[in-house]
Order: sequence, then structure tokens, then C-alpha cells
Amino acid sequence: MQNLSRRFSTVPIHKLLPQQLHQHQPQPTRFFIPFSEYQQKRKLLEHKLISDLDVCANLSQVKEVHAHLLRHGLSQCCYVLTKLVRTLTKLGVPVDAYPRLVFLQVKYPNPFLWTAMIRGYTVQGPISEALNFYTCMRSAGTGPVSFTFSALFKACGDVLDVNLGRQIHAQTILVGGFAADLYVGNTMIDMYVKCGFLDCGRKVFDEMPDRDVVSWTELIVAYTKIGDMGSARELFEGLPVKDMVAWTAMVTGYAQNARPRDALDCFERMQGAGVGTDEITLVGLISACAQLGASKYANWVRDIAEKSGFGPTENVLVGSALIDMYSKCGSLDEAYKVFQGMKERNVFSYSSMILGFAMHGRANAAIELFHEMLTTEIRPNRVTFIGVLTACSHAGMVDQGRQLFATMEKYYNVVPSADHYTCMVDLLGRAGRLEEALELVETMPIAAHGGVWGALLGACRIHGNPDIAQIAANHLFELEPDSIGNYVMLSNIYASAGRWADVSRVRKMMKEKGLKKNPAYSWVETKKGVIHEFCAGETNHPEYAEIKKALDDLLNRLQAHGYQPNLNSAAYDLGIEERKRILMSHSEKLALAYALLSTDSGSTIKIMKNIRICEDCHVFMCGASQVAGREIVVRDNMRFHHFSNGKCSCGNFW
DNA sequence: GTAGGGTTAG
Repeated sequence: MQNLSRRFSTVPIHKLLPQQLHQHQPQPTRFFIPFSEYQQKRKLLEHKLISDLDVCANLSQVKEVHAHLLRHGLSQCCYVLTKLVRTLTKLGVPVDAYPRLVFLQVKYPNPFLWTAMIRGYTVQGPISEALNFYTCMRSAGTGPVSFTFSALFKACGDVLDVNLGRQIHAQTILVGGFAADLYVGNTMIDMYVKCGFLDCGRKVFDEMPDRDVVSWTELIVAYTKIGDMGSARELFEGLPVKDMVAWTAMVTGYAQNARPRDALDCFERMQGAGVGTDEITLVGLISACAQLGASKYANWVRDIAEKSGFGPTENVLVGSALIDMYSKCGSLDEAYKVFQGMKERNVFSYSSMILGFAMHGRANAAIELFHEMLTTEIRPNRVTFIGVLTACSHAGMVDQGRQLFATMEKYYNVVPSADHYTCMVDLLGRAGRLEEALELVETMPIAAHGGVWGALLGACRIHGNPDIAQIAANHLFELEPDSIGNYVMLSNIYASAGRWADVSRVRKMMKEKGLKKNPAYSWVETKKGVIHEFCAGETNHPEYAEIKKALDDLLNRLQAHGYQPNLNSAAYDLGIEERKRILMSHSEKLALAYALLSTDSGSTIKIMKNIRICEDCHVFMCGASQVAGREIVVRDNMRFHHFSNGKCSCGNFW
């Protein structure tokens, strides 16, 4: 066996070119074969070997074909050997071993055989060896084929090496004609986009003589990923023939960019265009419905899934997405029904269900399900641990949470991320161990992000610790200078501690930065599925008089049960009566009163909020669930609160 | 050989 490395040049292509090009013009590939009986027989044999290779399921079968091939004197037949190399790499045989030996026995490899080797190295690595083969192929005077470049671009995209990609791009132009090839162009766009050079991808697209729906979709997706839905849309509208993948890219793009309405509109247009729907389209659509959080859409999309033949029972992808959606729409029971009905479950199904339980304050159910999962073959991933740690933290299970955290890397090979540290800080913080939580943040081996400090700040609110709150807030002001919530939180913590001078200081900071409080909104769905929006302090609802009356009635009954307004939940510098009035105009209270008027007495009231529920409203909801005898579910921007018989599922920690 | 996909914490 010859030593390959000595025969092959190791000079990088940019040094070989362009001089090398002039020395070795690519030889034209010969397609014409003189016809004869011998040729005919040989051709039949080649075809037989190829189809034998097609059905090979393991290495020994391939070896048999190889032996057969050698017996018939086809050791130089590039056509069959190319197939042999492809089959071997497809079966996962290291290209550096057996395929390389096969290749070395060929005196004059044709471009396809070279490319099969290059492709093998681009898939299995190292990419340097793929490039080495390319260089040698060129030095041997062999002209590449378009697939050679596609394989190389794919490899560059996978390892995010744009410099290499650019060198190969230059090659496609130098070697001649390949830059204009459709497949080469498409993989080139993909490479640039993956490496984060969208503009270069766009330039390739703009200069391509032939484009197909794949070229368009690649760019559309790239725009949706960076959040530029305007450019995505513009391209999409110009796309002459829109197929299912292209439509799906738009639907999913809107969903991923928090524009659920547009996602739904786009889907309806897609249906109007007579384009079919598959599981991937449904996932995007379901995610949009989850964001809308209304049961009307939840039922609508489930119906579509069933009718398209991708029901949750059969399809694990759709099933998992539906679990998440129902959880986010406040229908935990429905989520669990979907979960139980699924024939096949995977780590997504389990994690979504565990997160659903955790989000709704059902800590024990979440932890039980986690243990049930461990009895299966399915291994937990990073998201599963987020779910189960969140559950522990809401149930105050400090020791169990610590134990889980300690085992995640050891037994499950999941390295704790800043997000997992967020859960741990939350766990310790909620349990009142603020110093320990602070110590954990200060000693964690990776950088703390806003989430970690935010968890600490939230714990300081629960336990009224303005000093540690100040430390956390200072970090947050650095990390997230424009995030209004942190200022509001710190100001509230000072207000609860009666430190009015500090409250003024924080307010001044907000003013200087030009930050304004987000207006508070609540939404409630009537029995007809119409969604009503309420803004704090708003009096212009058409049924405002009735709402006000219902709210006053409720207030009177609650006061008879001992409810007293929590005045700390309103601005400190107003009079007591004014503060009481403001508290009563909070949007979730208006929404609750309207729901009492407009829904059936036995049904659960569901209210969605855009900001965190205040303490006064929380107490108010607890009481209301008792005196009105209703189940109330409130989704704020953090989690779900289930109010029933005067108690909340969050255990008054939120 | 090329394009669309799910769960994430304050």
C-alpha cells in the first residue's frame, strides 16, 4: 500500500491557485463508450453490483459485493467503486479506513469517486482532509463536479468556517461555470447564512442565474431567524411558486417572532392557496396558538391537526406541541389528557408535561412524572431539569432540588447552564436562604446572566430584603439597563420596607433613562370565545357601569370576610383613599368582574396578564374564588395561578 | 446532494 500523504499535496488551495490551474486544466470527462458485447455484459454486471450495494445493510454484505467486484476484474471501475464508498460511509464506516484503501487501489479516479471520498470526510471529519483530497484531485488534473462543491459548502456551514467557505466560493468561480449551478448556489447560500453572513448569502442569491424555491426558502428562513420579518415577507411575496416548506417557513417565522396573529393569517392564506399541511407546519401553528393563550384557538388548531392526519395520539411532534399549548392556555387537564393518550412519547413530551405541571404550581405531579420518566429509556435533557428544578423550588423542596442539581452532570451528562443556576437561586431564595443564594451566584463557575440576578431580586421581594436586592439590582442595571421591570421591582421592595428616600432615588433613575412603566393589560375570554381587553384605570368599556357595580359588590362581600386592601401595592405618595381607588382599577380586577358577569357560573374563569400580578390582586383573587365559588386561573408574565376555595396553587410565592 | 420543526428559567 502506498503512503497517501507522500503522494498527496498538503499545500493549501489558496497557495496552489491560480498558478496550478494553468498547469492542470481539468480533463473533460468522457461519456461516450464504444458499444460491444463485452461492454454490454460489463454494463449489466455493473448495474447488478450497484443494486446489490443499494440493499446492503451492514459491512460484511458490502465486503461480499466488493469481493464479487474484484473477481470480475472491476477493481478500476469508478462507477461501482463510487457507489461502494458512498454505501460504506452511509453505514458509518470510517472513510479513513476501508473506503480509503479501496480508493488507493484506483489508478485514475474519476471526479465522482474523488467526490465520494471528499463527501465522506465532510460528513465524518476532519474537514481538512476533505480539503486535502480536493487539492489532490485538482493537482491530479481532475475537474470537480457540482456535488464536490455542495459537499464542501455543507461542511463549512457545519463547522461555521466562513473563511474556508470563501476560498471554496472563489474556486467555484475559478474552475468555471460552477458558481452558476443551482445546487452549488443553494449550498453556498446555506453556508453563508449558517455562518452568520446573511448579506453574502443574499448577494449569491441575487447573482444566481437559476433559482428555485429552495434558494428562496433558505433566505426567507435566514431573515426570520434574525427577526427581520419585513424582508422575509418581501422575499416570500416575490416567490413565484410557493410550496409547503416555504409557507411553513413563514408561519413558523411569525410564531418565533412573537407575532401569533400574523402566523394564523399566513396559515389561512396557505390553506386558501390549496397547499397541504404537515406536522412541521402544525408545530409552528400550535406555537402561535400557545402564544395567544385562548382556548378558542387551542381547540381550532387541534381540530386542524386531527383532520390533517397528524393527531396527538399518533404524532409525537404534534402531541408534544399540544401539551405545551394547552399548558400555556391554562388547560392543564387537557394537556395531561393529550400526554396520556400519546402512543409514543419522547423527551419533548415528558419535558413539556413536567414544565406544564411546574408552571401551574403542581410541583408533586411534576416530580412524580420526572421519576416515571427515569423508569423509561428516555433520558432527561437540559430542559427537563429546568422543569423539575422549577417544580422543586415552588414546592420548597430545597434538599431534593439540590440533590437533582448535583446529579444532573454526574449521571445524566447535562452540564448546568446559567438557566439551571437561575432555578437554584430561585430555589434557595424562595426558601428564604438569601445569603446562600447570593453566595451561589458569586461562586458559580459560569457567568451569571440577567435571569440569575433577577431570581435573586424576586426572592428579595418575597422575603423583604432591600440590601441584597440592591446588590442584585446593581448587576441587573448593568446587564439589562433598559428593562423596566427591575426598576419597578427594586422600587417596590424599598416601598415595602418604608425606605422612601431609596424609592425616590430609583424613580429618578427611571426618569433619567426615560423609562416608562408598561401599561398593564388583562384579557378574558367570554363563553363565545370573544376576547375582551382591560387596561388599568380604564373606564371606557361599553359595559363599564355593570362592571363597576359587580366589582363593588364583590369588594363588599370580601371586606365582610376580612379583606383589606394592601396599600403597599399602590404608589406611596398618594392619599389612602386614592390608593384604594387605584387598587380597585387594576386590570385583572376589571377582567374578573367582567368574567363574573359574562360567563357560566360553573366554569373556570381564565385571565391573562402582561405583567406580574400584584400582591393586592393576589389576595383579592384568593378571596374572590371563595366568596364567588369559582375557579379562577390567572396567567401573568411569570406563571399560572390557580385560585380555588380561597387558596392559590403558587402557595403565595410568585 | 440543497429549504421548514417542538419544550427554557427571573
